[in-house]
Amino acid sequence: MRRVYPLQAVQLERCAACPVREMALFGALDEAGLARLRDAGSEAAGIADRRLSADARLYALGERGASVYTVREGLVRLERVSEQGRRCIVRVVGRGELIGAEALLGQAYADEAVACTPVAVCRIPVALVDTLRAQDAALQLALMRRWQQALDGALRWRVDLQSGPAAYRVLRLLDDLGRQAGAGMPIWLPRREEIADLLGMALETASRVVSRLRRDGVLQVLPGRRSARLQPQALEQALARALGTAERG
Amino acid sequence: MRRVYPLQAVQLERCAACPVREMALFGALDEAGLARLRDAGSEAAGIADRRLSADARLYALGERGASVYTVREGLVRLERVSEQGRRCIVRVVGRGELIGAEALLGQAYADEAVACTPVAVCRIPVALVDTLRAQDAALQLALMRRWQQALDGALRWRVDLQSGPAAYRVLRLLDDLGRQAGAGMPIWLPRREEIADLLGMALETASRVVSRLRRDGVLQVLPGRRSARLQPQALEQALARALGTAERG
DNA sequence: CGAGCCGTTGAGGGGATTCAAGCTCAGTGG
DNA sequence: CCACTGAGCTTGAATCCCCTCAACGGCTCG
Repeated sequence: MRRVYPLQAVQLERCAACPVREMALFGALDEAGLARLRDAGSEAAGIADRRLSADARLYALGERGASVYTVREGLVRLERVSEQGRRCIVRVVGRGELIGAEALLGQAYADEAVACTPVAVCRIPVALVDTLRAQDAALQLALMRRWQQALDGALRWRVDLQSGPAAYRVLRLLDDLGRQAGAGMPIWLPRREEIADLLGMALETASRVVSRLRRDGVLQVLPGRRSARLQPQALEQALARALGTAERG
Repeated sequence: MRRVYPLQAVQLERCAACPVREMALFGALDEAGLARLRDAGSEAAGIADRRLSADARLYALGERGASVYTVREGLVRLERVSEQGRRCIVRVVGRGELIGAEALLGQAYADEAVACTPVAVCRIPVALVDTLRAQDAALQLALMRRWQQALDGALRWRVDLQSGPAAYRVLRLLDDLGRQAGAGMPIWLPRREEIADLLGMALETASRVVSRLRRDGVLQVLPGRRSARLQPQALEQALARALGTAERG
């Protein structure tokens, strides 16, 4: 029969055994750090698993949250609305990434976080991070690293996915999604409207491009339409072609 | 006759009197913090003013620098090159902003920093920031705030300036530059090629749009071609017009 | 005064958007 | 079990905005 632990000890045990601990925020904590996590007492109980189904919202733009989140499983997209009223998906984050960090500064969330696929996140109270941050330099460093990672990711995304011909951009997106999913694994296939908001193009354009890629064997839509299988070499060829025509200019 | 201070004391005096101290990184330091800045000793001497003329490079992409920079005067642009080989200006930063923060993590600079106008920056050694960071929670917080500011700025830039009709984007850019310069002040007027790289359009398109704005009285190019005067109400009208046509869709 | 950079303007073509039907498919209720 | 329904997807046709190519003009500087 299993021994019954107090709530925070159970959570500590879970954190120590977390499959994404290496990549996640508290991965920076060594044994001593984890001990401090335990000593943080009742606050540690604030760490919670949370599961979302696809299209469910994790937090809303403007919401004054008291938590940050580490993605444990699945993909989460961050959306904003431009001044012209157009929806933009500014990032898609996966396993191990930290979102909602603006809450650490007492700021409202700067964008809308929505699950792309079924998602599991780890909800971490700001107060807990603050406590540990004061004591643990490694956590401090890890936080800075996350922030830089987010900034760099956002800029790379913008530079590579927001310019060039439509076909090229879609291919780059698929390539990214493929890398995120792991070689050979089915990828998350966004709705056409989502692709459009991701890449800054019209819904119909996204549809045309995807249809053509399917005909060319780059892509194979799986039942349910929300996932697909990629043909790596066909994708690479198509990318080279698209880049070739783009480079002419 | 002025008294002669040891080098670091001179710098400390300068920092305490810095006109951008409130906005800049060390603005977070209180008197005790500034005292610690002095105690950091010889390292404090590492803080240095640096002046650049327009188009001079502050640091290069891939360079392993040991400093971060606070912009004291002028505008600095951060450039990257997309996979297709196209140059992209990902941010334009002004007075009080911190750049090159990736150096704090031991990483190479992630982009190219180039002066848009004559520029004055404050060069701060990473070692100094590390030392003070360990002792001063306020500085720590200020750093996090900078990072978040950079992330948010980059995303807002992308969302508002990278989509919509060309005319609309140029107007938004001018509006931004006008705000940065202050009402009534002449703005930095980028070269046409720079506008193109900033907004993701062709050089000729940028030229056409600017020419038309000049004819419409939104913009008045000043001698030297590198600065201009804005007509706020004409700009606002033009923005409303452009947004009106954009909203149809 | 010629060279060269930068900006302007025109003509032509092409890729993307828009508008407008159909179509597919999963889920629902009879 | 199956028609029904509606959301999402596809496709066509027309249009338009922007890109490309190209030539020219103005200004600065050697």
